Amino acid sequence: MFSQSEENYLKAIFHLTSAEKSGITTNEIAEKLATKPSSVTDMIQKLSDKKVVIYKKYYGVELTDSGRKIAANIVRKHRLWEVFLVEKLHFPWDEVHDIAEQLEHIQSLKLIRQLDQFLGFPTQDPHGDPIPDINGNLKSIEKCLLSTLEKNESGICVGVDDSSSEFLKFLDKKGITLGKQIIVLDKEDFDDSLLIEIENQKIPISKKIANNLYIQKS
Amino acid sequence: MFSQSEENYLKAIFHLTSAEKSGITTNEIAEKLATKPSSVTDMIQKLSDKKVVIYKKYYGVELTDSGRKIAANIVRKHRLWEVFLVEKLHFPWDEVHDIAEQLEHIQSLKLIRQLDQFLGFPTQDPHGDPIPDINGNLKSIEKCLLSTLEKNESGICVGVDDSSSEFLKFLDKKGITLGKQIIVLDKEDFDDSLLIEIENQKIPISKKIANNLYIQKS
DNA sequence: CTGGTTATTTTGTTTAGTATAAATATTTGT
DNA sequence: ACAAATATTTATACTAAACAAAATAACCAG
Repeated sequence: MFSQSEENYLKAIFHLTSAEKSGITTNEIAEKLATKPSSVTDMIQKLSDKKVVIYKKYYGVELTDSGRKIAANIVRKHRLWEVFLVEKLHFPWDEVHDIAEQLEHIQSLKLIRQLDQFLGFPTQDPHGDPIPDINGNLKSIEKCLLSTLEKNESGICVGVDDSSSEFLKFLDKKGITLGKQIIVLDKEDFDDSLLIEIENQKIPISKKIANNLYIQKS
Repeated sequence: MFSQSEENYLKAIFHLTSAEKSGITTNEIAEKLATKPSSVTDMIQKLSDKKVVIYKKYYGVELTDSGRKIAANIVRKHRLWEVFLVEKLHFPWDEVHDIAEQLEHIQSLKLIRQLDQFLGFPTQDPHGDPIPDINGNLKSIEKCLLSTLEKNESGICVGVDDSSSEFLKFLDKKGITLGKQIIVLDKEDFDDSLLIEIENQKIPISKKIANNLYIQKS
């Protein structure tokens, strides 16, 4: 069994791990969890004792198979609860993160199995992030940042990178929601800003926004 | 804000408080929470500092208005989650307690408001216990133990006293569920056992069982 | 390859939360 | 009023988590 804090460290390492990178550094974790490097080393050693991470001093840390499975399961719980909150309890998508952050630590295999079924076995959370399956496998869809599209390219809005409340509220205000078709009408070389069309509305998009919105090209 | 442990103490005092009794003793709490009296005194003093209980040394403790409200809210959360687990996730009624014990500590007013609405504002949990309203008020229905019924009296099964898994499984096996009509066909003076009829089935009931099943007379 | 810089780990403390045994004090029942 | 039951105090212990400062290792520029 793992404490909430241990679970949070596992989750942080999981999120910092991408296809290419394997050794996650102490400082990266410290920054992600808003804590100090010395605290991270402490916890990493504890997790290493518990065989959920492989730790090479000064070189970084990575999840073991069992650690990855545990971490993926926490992410799975988080995202399933987010779906529940949005689809069943009608929460706006910018309010669900903090509550899911608590709910993800509830211990009960059966609970998540039943919840998954109740929700109709969703594959993505309300922000477009993939939900790991029961074995911790995660299949992500083909997607790219809006900022990488060229003039006259188009696609479907499938996810967000930054899921801060401010950014999500901004998207709501502009009528940009997942699943909608987007066309890049124009791209400004000077500041990389875009003019897009969505549901017959023309909307100017700054570089910063375009860097946080995922598109599946079509 | 209260720690889970503090919340559990508040809940224990709430449950031990009945209409008549006001001073809950240290030992009662210690037994309920499976801890030692000295630990209870410690915590009681902490809760007293936080103004959620009134504590008179050697005389016992009782909830303040604000303490009662907090405790009732935890019970409210617990019971709403139980309803969710049984009605939406199809858990059997004997499996929900432990999970609700975790879920009751999730902090979010809006979550419970939305959950309540989603469930259709239920007034009772799956064991027939009343769900406190949003202000912490609890209206219990008129009910009595099956063991207090006389021969030829009848009523509707409305709740259980003991909600251990074993007892609930026993009721399932006998087909005794909340809402069903029960008639006392015979009462044995010798051992206080009963013969009841439920849905045209005659079932013998021991004193112990009859002491744990609530009936609303009709 | 060397010295300085940066990143990381170690060490020693700190804090919060919870719990306990043993000693002491209070209340209760007779 | 006294013994028995109950409750509190005191002094301690343990766990989990975090951090600052000091020590150490790795990296990099010249």
